[in-house]
Amino acid sequence: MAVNKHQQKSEATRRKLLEAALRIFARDGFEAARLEDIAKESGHTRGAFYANFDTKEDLFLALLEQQATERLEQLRRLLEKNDNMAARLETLRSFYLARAKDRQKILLTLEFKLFALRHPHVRARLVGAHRRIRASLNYDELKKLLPFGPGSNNEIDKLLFEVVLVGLVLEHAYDPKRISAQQMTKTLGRAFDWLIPAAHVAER
Amino acid sequence: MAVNKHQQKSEATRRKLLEAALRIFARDGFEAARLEDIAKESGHTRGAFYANFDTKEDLFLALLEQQATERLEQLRRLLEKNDNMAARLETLRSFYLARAKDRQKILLTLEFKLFALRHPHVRARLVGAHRRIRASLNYDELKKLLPFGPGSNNEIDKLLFEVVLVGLVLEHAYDPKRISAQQMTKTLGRAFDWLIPAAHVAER
Amino acid sequence: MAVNKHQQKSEATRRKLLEAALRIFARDGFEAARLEDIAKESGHTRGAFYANFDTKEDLFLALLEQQATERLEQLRRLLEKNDNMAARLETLRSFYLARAKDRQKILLTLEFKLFALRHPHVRARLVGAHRRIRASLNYDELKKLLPFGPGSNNEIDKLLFEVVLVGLVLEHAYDPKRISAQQMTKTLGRAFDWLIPAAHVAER
Amino acid sequence: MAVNKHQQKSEATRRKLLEAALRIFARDGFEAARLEDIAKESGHTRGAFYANFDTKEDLFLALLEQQATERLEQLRRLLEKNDNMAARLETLRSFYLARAKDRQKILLTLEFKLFALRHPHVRARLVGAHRRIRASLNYDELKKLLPFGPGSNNEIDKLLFEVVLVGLVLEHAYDPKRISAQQMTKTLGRAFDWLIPAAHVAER
DNA sequence: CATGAATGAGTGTTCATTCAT
DNA sequence: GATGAATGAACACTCATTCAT
Repeated sequence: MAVNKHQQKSEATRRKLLEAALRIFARDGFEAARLEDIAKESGHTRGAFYANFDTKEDLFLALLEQQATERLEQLRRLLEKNDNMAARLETLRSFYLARAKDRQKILLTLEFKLFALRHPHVRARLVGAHRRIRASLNYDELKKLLPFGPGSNNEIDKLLFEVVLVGLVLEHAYDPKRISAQQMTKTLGRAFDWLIPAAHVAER
Repeated sequence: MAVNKHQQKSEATRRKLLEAALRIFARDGFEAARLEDIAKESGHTRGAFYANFDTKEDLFLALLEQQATERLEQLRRLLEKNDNMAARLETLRSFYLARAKDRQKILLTLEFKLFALRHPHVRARLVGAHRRIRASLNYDELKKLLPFGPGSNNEIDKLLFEVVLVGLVLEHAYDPKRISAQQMTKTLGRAFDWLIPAAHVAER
Repeated sequence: MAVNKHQQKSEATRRKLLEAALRIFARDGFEAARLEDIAKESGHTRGAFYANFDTKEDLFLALLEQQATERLEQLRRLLEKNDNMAARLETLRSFYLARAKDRQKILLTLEFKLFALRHPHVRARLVGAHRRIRASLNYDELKKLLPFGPGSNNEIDKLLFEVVLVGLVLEHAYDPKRISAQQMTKTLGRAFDWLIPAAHVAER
Repeated sequence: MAVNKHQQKSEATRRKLLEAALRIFARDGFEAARLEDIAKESGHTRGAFYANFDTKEDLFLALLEQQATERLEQLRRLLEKNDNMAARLETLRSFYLARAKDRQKILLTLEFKLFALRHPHVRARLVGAHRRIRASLNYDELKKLLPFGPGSNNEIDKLLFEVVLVGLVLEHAYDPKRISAQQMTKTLGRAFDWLIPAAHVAER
């Protein structure tokens, strides 16, 4: 059962490649990102890449899956620490605002979306990936922790959250003079409070 | 006369190239867009492209400038038809909602921003381009037609407009099941009404 | 019979193109020389070029012919001023040494030779050109003015003249520190005096 | 071991590319030489070229360095076999005359010079290359073997050697009727004997 | 598993040449 | 004759991918 040295080593290489890929894809975009750069950034060679992934696209999708999984896991961990809805909403709010600090990951989600939009053959894989993630993370359980039901326009609101977050982070990266980090955080808070009916955020 | 014919022809070619570029850049993104495709889409050859632009990047920036100019011109034309603030706001609202229908142009603005973000040497050109546009269109005059002053957080609000618009259009393009065209329009309206203080939109 | 305005204009254009071609071909070499640059240097456009020449190669050969003709004409004019062999040899010597100053033309002869060497289909044209030149200039008459007979190794000596001249000019252009202009002139004199049997240069 | 195999293979590829480059550059000149042709001639693909050199110019300069090194090495090896000056001069003479047979390499040196003359940014590299070569080959030691001091006009004489050699080879290649191989050899001998003071060539 | 040399298709760009004016 | 927009073939160089080690 014990994982042997070989497997450990391999797993470490894979992780380092994914970390490098996050940085390079976020920095250069999918098309402009060079496997060479990713390999170098990971401290390995292109050969190591091909030992762990089939194609550039494969790496990209593996990264998407990893990122989505990590984020959901992290959020669930945080939410489960709270035993009432108000606390959980506050946690969600903080989580949301804090995400703005991770420009790389935000830009990456944008890259993912553009990529999927432009490569229809990838959508099937994305659907599969999302299904896998939701299953493995008990997504439905997660949803019960928050006041978002499948009905109403809550799904749309979640989209708005995402859209505002990604948009502002992009804008701030593009022109920090137009919107500073502080203004960004403040604006995200405004958007959150607009979207979450006051009643739910009782105490605040 | 002869010169005019030449100029006319040239101008027509340039226009066709820009139209083609809009389609191809929006479809494939800057990096993946092939000059060959743009030329073919325009009904010309790559040579015609190089007679009108210096590089792929040049074409891209010319397109950016053209799009920004056209949009501002169009908006100003519409606003000047109204003689009171309420009517102008209603016009702005319609204009805003209607923009969601032009997926190509919306995706292109996203492409522009990502490109500038990743190519610092382009920013200077963009600043110059924007300055030129604002000057040629009497941008300051335009601003007087709407209740957006340089103070307050109106500038941030305009950003939010843009960000929500682009984000929702992208999302709808990516997964129409998550947000339909109708929902998108409705949501854009909600965002508009949230951001424009009720007082200003008097009668509605 | 009088040449009309049109023809004059045309002839002037052709001349300017040839002058420009001399500079550009000498500067860049045949392959790297751009018709665009030659046209600009001549104060015209590529269109003017194509009105006067068929191809780039054509211009090159026209230039070769012009240069060869001019040089022989000039030499003959100079020699005919002298009525004795010693004076003529001295004239030849000066002429030879002076040629070193015209780097452009020297480098061009090198370019001609390399071109002909590498483009066998051009040789026929070159032979024709040379025949034309010799005929038009009474080359045989010219030869009688100098102590070079068809026999002996005089033909080889003339080659050596040429070879030393071209070689030193090239070397001086390449690295003036290795051989200065003064050294070059002096060395050309040495070579001349070596090749022309002392007896012929009687008085000097 | 594995690494050695890699290195060996790599070295062999590089050598084959240089050999091919010698042929193609000599045949077509730098500008007209196509990487495709060089690759094919070497038995590899363009990719192999780019695995070994950065640019076409790089290959050209590597070739220059290799040729210069090889020639000096070869000459030194020959000279060191002789223990007196007269024998060494005879060796030098033979070496010089023999070089005329290698048209490719001679034409290449011409190509090098023209290239450097026309591409100032290359000179620094050439200077560096020559310094490296002289250092690695104990050039100063080599000079002691021959009666060429840094003073006198011996440096100029060496230049004349070179210039006559290159010039005659070019001329013979261009028009073998004007100067046959035999005449070329004879003329080179004449030039050598002219330039090397009789005193030095004692017995001959 | 990892290396890195080699492959080869792909693409931006150049430039001699053509042609409508 | 001269212009200059357009053509299209050519080519240097890039880079994802393969494969022998």
